[in-house]
Amino acid sequence: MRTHAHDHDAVEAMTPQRRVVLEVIRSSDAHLTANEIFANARELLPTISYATVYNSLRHLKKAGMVAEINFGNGASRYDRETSRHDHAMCSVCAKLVDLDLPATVDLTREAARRCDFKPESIHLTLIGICPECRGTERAPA
Amino acid sequence: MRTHAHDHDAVEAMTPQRRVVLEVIRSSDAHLTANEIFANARELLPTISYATVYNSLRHLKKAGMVAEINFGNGASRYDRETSRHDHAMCSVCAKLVDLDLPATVDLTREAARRCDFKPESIHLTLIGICPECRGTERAPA
DNA sequence: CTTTTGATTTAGAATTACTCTAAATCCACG
DNA sequence: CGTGGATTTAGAGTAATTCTAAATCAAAAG
Repeated sequence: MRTHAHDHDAVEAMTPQRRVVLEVIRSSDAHLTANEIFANARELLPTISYATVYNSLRHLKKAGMVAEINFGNGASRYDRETSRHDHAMCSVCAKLVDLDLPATVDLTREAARRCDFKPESIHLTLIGICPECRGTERAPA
Repeated sequence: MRTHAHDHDAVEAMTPQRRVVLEVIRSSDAHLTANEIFANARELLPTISYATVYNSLRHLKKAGMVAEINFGNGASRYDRETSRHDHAMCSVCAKLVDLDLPATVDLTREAARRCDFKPESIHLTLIGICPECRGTERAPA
Protein backbone atom coordinates (compact mmCIF):
# COMPACT_ATOMS: atom_id res chain seq x y z
CA MET A 1 0.00 0.00 0.00
CA ARG A 2 2.67 2.51 -0.98
CA THR A 3 2.15 5.48 -3.20
CA HIS A 4 4.95 4.63 -5.54
CA ALA A 5 7.39 2.18 -4.03
CA HIS A 6 10.46 4.25 -4.79
CA ASP A 7 13.62 2.45 -5.54
CA HIS A 8 15.30 3.26 -2.26
CA ASP A 9 12.37 2.27 -0.07
CA ALA A 10 14.99 1.96 2.62
CA VAL A 11 12.93 2.07 5.75
CA GLU A 12 16.03 1.04 7.65
CA ALA A 13 19.26 2.69 6.64
CA MET A 14 22.75 2.46 8.04
CA THR A 15 23.39 6.04 9.03
CA PRO A 16 26.62 7.47 10.48
CA GLN A 17 25.01 7.49 13.92
CA ARG A 18 24.05 3.85 13.72
CA ARG A 19 27.49 2.99 12.43
CA VAL A 20 29.01 4.71 15.46
CA VAL A 21 26.75 2.90 17.90
CA LEU A 22 27.57 -0.40 16.25
CA GLU A 23 31.27 0.41 16.33
CA VAL A 24 31.10 1.17 20.05
CA ILE A 25 29.43 -2.15 20.78
CA ARG A 26 31.75 -4.11 18.52
CA SER A 27 34.88 -2.60 20.01
CA SER A 28 34.02 -3.58 23.57
CA ASP A 29 34.23 -7.03 25.00
CA ALA A 30 32.01 -6.00 27.91
CA HIS A 31 28.24 -5.81 27.83
CA LEU A 32 27.62 -2.08 27.73
CA THR A 33 24.54 -0.25 28.90
CA ALA A 34 22.80 2.32 26.74
CA ASN A 35 24.32 4.96 28.96
CA GLU A 36 27.84 3.71 28.41
CA ILE A 37 27.22 3.37 24.71
CA PHE A 38 25.98 6.94 24.63
CA ALA A 39 29.11 8.18 26.39
CA ASN A 40 31.43 6.26 24.07
CA ALA A 41 29.48 7.24 20.98
CA ARG A 42 29.75 10.91 21.96
CA GLU A 43 33.50 10.64 21.78
CA LEU A 44 33.29 9.46 18.20
CA LEU A 45 30.40 11.68 17.19
CA PRO A 46 29.91 14.52 19.65
CA THR A 47 26.55 15.61 18.27
CA ILE A 48 24.80 12.28 18.76
CA SER A 49 21.85 12.44 21.10
CA TYR A 50 20.61 10.04 23.70
CA ALA A 51 17.44 9.32 21.79
CA THR A 52 19.41 8.45 18.69
CA VAL A 53 21.43 5.93 20.62
CA TYR A 54 18.22 4.25 21.68
CA ASN A 55 16.83 4.47 18.16
CA SER A 56 20.02 3.00 16.78
CA LEU A 57 20.02 0.21 19.31
CA ARG A 58 16.46 -0.68 18.40
CA HIS A 59 17.37 -0.59 14.74
CA LEU A 60 20.54 -2.64 15.10
CA LYS A 61 18.73 -5.14 17.23
CA LYS A 62 15.97 -5.51 14.68
CA ALA A 63 18.61 -5.93 11.99
CA GLY A 64 20.19 -8.67 14.08
CA MET A 65 23.49 -6.85 14.41
CA VAL A 66 23.48 -6.56 18.18
CA ALA A 67 21.69 -8.39 20.96
CA GLU A 68 19.98 -6.96 23.99
CA ILE A 69 20.42 -8.59 27.35
CA ASN A 70 18.32 -7.69 30.33
CA PHE A 71 18.32 -9.33 33.70
CA GLY A 72 15.69 -7.22 35.27
CA ASN A 73 18.06 -5.68 37.74
CA GLY A 74 18.58 -2.43 35.90
CA ALA A 75 19.54 -1.14 32.51
CA SER A 76 19.65 -3.33 29.43
CA ARG A 77 23.04 -4.21 28.11
CA TYR A 78 24.03 -4.66 24.51
CA ASP A 79 26.09 -7.46 23.14
CA ARG A 80 27.97 -7.74 19.86
CA GLU A 81 27.50 -11.50 20.06
CA THR A 82 24.15 -12.14 18.43
CA SER A 83 24.10 -15.88 18.17
CA ARG A 84 22.14 -17.64 20.86
CA HIS A 85 24.08 -18.16 24.02
CA ASP A 86 23.56 -18.31 27.74
CA HIS A 87 24.84 -16.23 30.60
CA ALA A 88 26.08 -16.54 34.11
CA MET A 89 25.81 -13.67 36.51
CA CYS A 90 27.70 -13.26 39.74
CA SER A 91 25.37 -12.52 42.60
CA VAL A 92 28.14 -10.70 44.44
CA CYS A 93 29.77 -8.42 41.86
CA ALA A 94 27.12 -8.61 39.11
CA LYS A 95 29.71 -9.64 36.57
CA LEU A 96 28.23 -11.14 33.44
CA VAL A 97 29.82 -14.05 31.64
CA ASP A 98 28.90 -15.66 28.36
CA LEU A 99 28.19 -19.32 28.39
CA ASP A 100 27.38 -21.95 25.86
CA LEU A 101 25.35 -24.91 26.87
CA PRO A 102 24.90 -27.59 24.26
CA ALA A 103 21.75 -28.93 25.89
CA THR A 104 19.59 -25.95 24.99
CA VAL A 105 18.21 -27.34 21.75
CA ASP A 106 16.76 -30.34 23.50
CA LEU A 107 15.75 -28.20 26.41
CA THR A 108 13.85 -25.78 24.21
CA ARG A 109 12.01 -28.65 22.57
CA GLU A 110 11.21 -30.18 25.94
CA ALA A 111 10.01 -26.90 27.40
CA ALA A 112 7.87 -26.15 24.37
CA ARG A 113 6.33 -29.58 24.51
CA ARG A 114 5.35 -29.15 28.14
CA CYS A 115 3.55 -25.87 27.70
CA ASP A 116 2.44 -26.35 24.11
CA PHE A 117 4.18 -23.19 22.90
CA LYS A 118 5.68 -22.82 19.47
CA PRO A 119 9.28 -22.36 20.56
CA GLU A 120 11.21 -19.34 19.38
CA SER A 121 14.05 -18.95 21.78
CA ILE A 122 15.19 -19.75 25.26
CA HIS A 123 16.88 -17.61 27.86
CA LEU A 124 19.04 -19.26 30.41
CA THR A 125 20.98 -17.52 33.13
CA LEU A 126 22.93 -19.11 35.89
CA ILE A 127 23.10 -17.12 39.09
CA GLY A 128 26.08 -17.90 41.25
CA ILE A 129 29.35 -16.67 42.64
CA CYS A 130 32.27 -16.12 40.31
CA PRO A 131 35.76 -17.42 41.10
CA GLU A 132 37.08 -13.97 42.09
CA CYS A 133 34.25 -13.28 44.51
CA ARG A 134 34.43 -16.78 45.88
CA GLY A 135 38.02 -16.04 46.78
CA THR A 136 37.12 -13.01 48.86
CA GLU A 137 33.69 -14.13 50.04
CA ARG A 138 35.04 -17.29 51.52
CA ALA A 139 33.57 -16.31 54.88
CA PRO A 140 32.20 -19.37 56.66
CA ALA A 141 28.91 -19.25 58.54
CA MET B 1 26.61 -7.00 69.10
CA ARG B 2 23.29 -5.49 70.12
CA THR B 3 22.75 -2.85 72.75
CA HIS B 4 20.21 -4.83 74.68
CA ALA B 5 18.56 -7.48 72.57
CA HIS B 6 15.01 -6.72 73.68
CA ASP B 7 12.65 -9.59 73.71
CA HIS B 8 10.72 -8.57 70.62
CA ASP B 9 13.73 -7.66 68.49
CA ALA B 10 11.34 -8.16 65.60
CA VAL B 11 13.13 -6.47 62.74
CA GLU B 12 10.66 -8.05 60.36
CA ALA B 13 7.07 -8.16 61.46
CA MET B 14 3.95 -9.33 59.71
CA THR B 15 1.89 -6.16 59.71
CA PRO B 16 -1.68 -5.74 58.42
CA GLN B 17 -0.29 -4.09 55.29
CA ARG B 18 2.05 -6.95 54.55
CA ARG B 19 -0.73 -9.41 55.21
CA VAL B 20 -2.90 -7.63 52.65
CA VAL B 21 -0.13 -7.62 50.04
CA LEU B 22 0.46 -11.30 50.63
CA GLU B 23 -3.24 -11.99 50.43
CA VAL B 24 -3.50 -10.18 47.09
CA ILE B 25 -0.65 -12.22 45.64
CA ARG B 26 -1.97 -15.48 47.03
CA SER B 27 -5.46 -14.94 45.73
CA SER B 28 -4.38 -14.43 42.15
CA ASP B 29 -3.23 -17.10 39.78
CA ALA B 30 -1.67 -14.50 37.51
CA HIS B 31 1.71 -12.90 38.02
CA LEU B 32 0.80 -9.43 39.20
CA THR B 33 2.88 -6.31 38.87
CA ALA B 34 3.48 -4.02 41.84
CA ASN B 35 1.01 -1.63 40.28
CA GLU B 36 -1.72 -4.26 40.12
CA ILE B 37 -0.93 -5.40 43.62
CA PHE B 38 -1.23 -1.81 44.80
CA ALA B 39 -4.63 -1.44 43.15
CA ASN B 40 -5.93 -4.69 44.61
CA ALA B 41 -4.47 -3.98 48.03
CA ARG B 42 -6.19 -0.60 48.09
CA GLU B 43 -9.54 -2.34 47.82
CA LEU B 44 -8.78 -4.34 50.93
CA LEU B 45 -6.97 -1.58 52.81
CA PRO B 46 -7.73 1.84 51.29
CA THR B 47 -5.06 3.68 53.24
CA ILE B 48 -2.14 1.60 52.03
CA SER B 49 0.45 3.55 50.10
CA TYR B 50 2.48 2.69 47.08
CA ALA B 51 5.73 2.75 48.99
CA THR B 52 4.34 0.32 51.52
CA VAL B 53 3.46 -2.10 48.77
CA TYR B 54 7.04 -2.01 47.62
CA ASN B 55 8.32 -2.30 51.17
CA SER B 56 6.02 -5.23 51.78
CA LEU B 57 7.06 -6.94 48.59
CA ARG B 58 10.70 -6.60 49.53
CA HIS B 59 9.94 -7.94 52.98
CA LEU B 60 7.84 -10.85 51.77
CA LYS B 61 10.44 -11.72 49.21
CA LYS B 62 13.18 -11.71 51.80
CA ALA B 63 11.00 -13.88 54.02
CA GLY B 64 10.59 -16.31 51.13
CA MET B 65 6.83 -15.88 50.99
CA VAL B 66 6.64 -14.54 47.46
CA ALA B 67 8.93 -14.62 44.46
CA GLU B 68 9.85 -11.83 42.12
CA ILE B 69 10.00 -12.44 38.40
CA ASN B 70 11.49 -9.99 35.98
CA PHE B 71 12.02 -10.46 32.29
CA GLY B 72 13.56 -7.14 31.62
CA ASN B 73 10.68 -5.98 29.48
CA GLY B 74 9.02 -3.89 32.11
CA ALA B 75 7.76 -4.10 35.64
CA SER B 76 8.60 -6.95 37.97
CA ARG B 77 5.86 -9.41 38.67
CA TYR B 78 5.22 -11.24 41.88
CA ASP B 79 4.48 -14.89 42.24
CA ARG B 80 2.95 -16.83 45.11
CA GLU B 81 4.88 -19.86 43.93
CA THR B 82 8.26 -19.59 45.61
CA SER B 83 9.81 -22.91 44.78
CA ARG B 84 12.15 -22.92 41.85
CA HIS B 85 10.42 -23.21 38.53
CA ASP B 86 10.76 -22.05 34.97
CA HIS B 87 8.61 -19.89 32.76
CA ALA B 88 7.37 -19.61 29.24
CA MET B 89 6.39 -16.28 27.80
CA CYS B 90 4.29 -15.69 24.74
CA SER B 91 6.00 -13.31 22.35
CA VAL B 92 2.64 -12.25 20.97
CA CYS B 93 0.43 -11.61 24.00
CA ALA B 94 3.13 -11.57 26.71
CA LYS B 95 1.27 -14.19 28.69
CA LEU B 96 3.40 -15.87 31.31
CA VAL B 97 3.11 -19.56 32.10
CA ASP B 98 4.77 -21.58 34.81
CA LEU B 99 6.82 -24.52 33.78
CA ASP B 100 8.71 -27.26 35.45
CA LEU B 101 11.67 -28.78 33.77
CA PRO B 102 13.27 -31.71 35.53
CA ALA B 103 16.57 -31.20 33.73
CA THR B 104 17.48 -28.01 35.57
CA VAL B 105 19.46 -29.64 38.34
CA ASP B 106 21.84 -31.23 35.90
CA LEU B 107 21.80 -28.11 33.81
CA THR B 108 22.76 -25.91 36.73
CA ARG B 109 25.64 -28.18 37.58
CA GLU B 110 26.78 -28.26 33.97
CA ALA B 111 26.53 -24.47 33.59
CA ALA B 112 28.39 -23.90 36.83
CA ARG B 113 31.12 -26.28 35.80
CA ARG B 114 31.64 -24.49 32.50
CA CYS B 115 32.07 -21.05 33.98
CA ASP B 116 33.48 -22.09 37.34
CA PHE B 117 30.77 -20.33 39.31
CA LYS B 118 29.46 -21.58 42.60
CA PRO B 119 25.88 -22.21 41.48
CA GLU B 120 23.01 -20.64 43.38
CA SER B 121 20.09 -20.68 41.04
CA ILE B 122 19.15 -20.83 37.42
CA HIS B 123 16.63 -18.83 35.44
CA LEU B 124 15.14 -20.38 32.39
CA THR B 125 12.52 -18.81 30.19
CA LEU B 126 11.15 -20.15 26.98
CA ILE B 127 10.04 -17.52 24.50
CA GLY B 128 7.46 -18.71 22.04
CA ILE B 129 3.89 -18.46 20.87
CA CYS B 130 1.14 -19.75 23.08
CA PRO B 131 -1.66 -22.00 21.75
CA GLU B 132 -4.22 -19.18 21.72
CA CYS B 133 -2.01 -16.80 19.78
CA ARG B 134 -0.95 -19.56 17.44
CA GLY B 135 -4.60 -19.97 16.58
CA THR B 136 -5.05 -16.37 15.55
CA GLU B 137 -1.52 -15.65 14.32
CA ARG B 138 -1.59 -18.50 11.87
CA ALA B 139 -0.90 -16.03 9.04
CA PRO B 140 1.55 -17.49 6.52
CA ALA B 141 4.25 -15.36 4.89
C1' DC C 1 19.12 22.93 -9.63
C1' DT C 2 14.98 23.07 -6.77
C1' DT C 3 11.19 20.85 -4.72
C1' DT C 4 9.08 17.04 -2.61
C1' DT C 5 8.80 13.17 0.34
C1' DG C 6 9.85 10.47 3.90
C1' DA C 7 13.30 8.81 7.04
C1' DT C 8 16.28 10.33 10.64
C1' DT C 9 18.23 13.22 14.23
C1' DT C 10 18.03 16.33 17.91
C1' DA C 11 16.87 18.29 22.52
C1' DG C 12 14.12 18.11 25.85
C1' DA C 13 9.70 16.80 27.93
C1' DA C 14 7.15 12.83 29.42
C1' DT C 15 6.54 8.29 31.21
C1' DT C 16 7.30 4.25 33.90
C1' DA C 17 8.93 1.78 37.65
C1' DC C 18 10.74 2.15 41.56
C1' DT C 19 13.33 4.26 45.77
C1' DC C 20 14.11 7.77 49.15
C1' DT C 21 12.83 11.06 52.72
C1' DA C 22 10.85 13.08 56.52
C1' DA C 23 7.10 13.35 59.34
C1' DA C 24 3.47 10.76 61.57
C1' DT C 25 1.98 6.47 63.74
C1' DC C 26 2.19 2.28 66.18
C1' DC C 27 3.43 -0.69 69.82
C1' DA C 28 5.87 -3.27 73.46
C1' DC C 29 8.15 -2.12 77.42
C1' DG C 30 9.63 0.56 81.59
C1' DC D 1 2.43 8.25 80.33
C1' DG D 2 7.01 8.29 77.79
C1' DT D 3 10.68 6.33 75.07
C1' DG D 4 12.67 3.89 71.16
C1' DG D 5 12.59 1.20 67.23
C1' DA D 6 9.99 -0.40 63.38
C1' DT D 7 6.62 0.85 60.07
C1' DT D 8 3.55 3.62 57.25
C1' DT D 9 2.39 7.48 54.59
C1' DA D 10 2.53 11.02 50.85
C1' DG D 11 5.06 12.96 47.96
C1' DA D 12 9.54 14.11 46.01
C1' DG D 13 13.37 12.10 43.62
C1' DT D 14 15.82 8.99 40.40
C1' DA D 15 17.03 5.98 36.54
C1' DA D 16 15.95 4.07 32.22
C1' DT D 17 13.60 4.61 28.38
C1' DT D 18 10.18 6.55 25.10
C1' DC D 19 7.78 10.29 22.99
C1' DT D 20 7.31 14.68 20.55
C1' DA D 21 7.91 18.25 17.49
C1' DA D 22 10.96 20.79 14.93
C1' DA D 23 15.11 20.60 12.18
C1' DT D 24 17.98 18.07 8.92
C1' DC D 25 19.13 15.09 5.30
C1' DA D 26 19.04 12.46 1.05
C1' DA D 27 17.10 10.41 -2.96
C1' DA D 28 13.70 11.01 -6.68
C1' DA D 29 10.96 14.07 -9.39
C1' DG D 30 10.28 17.98 -11.89
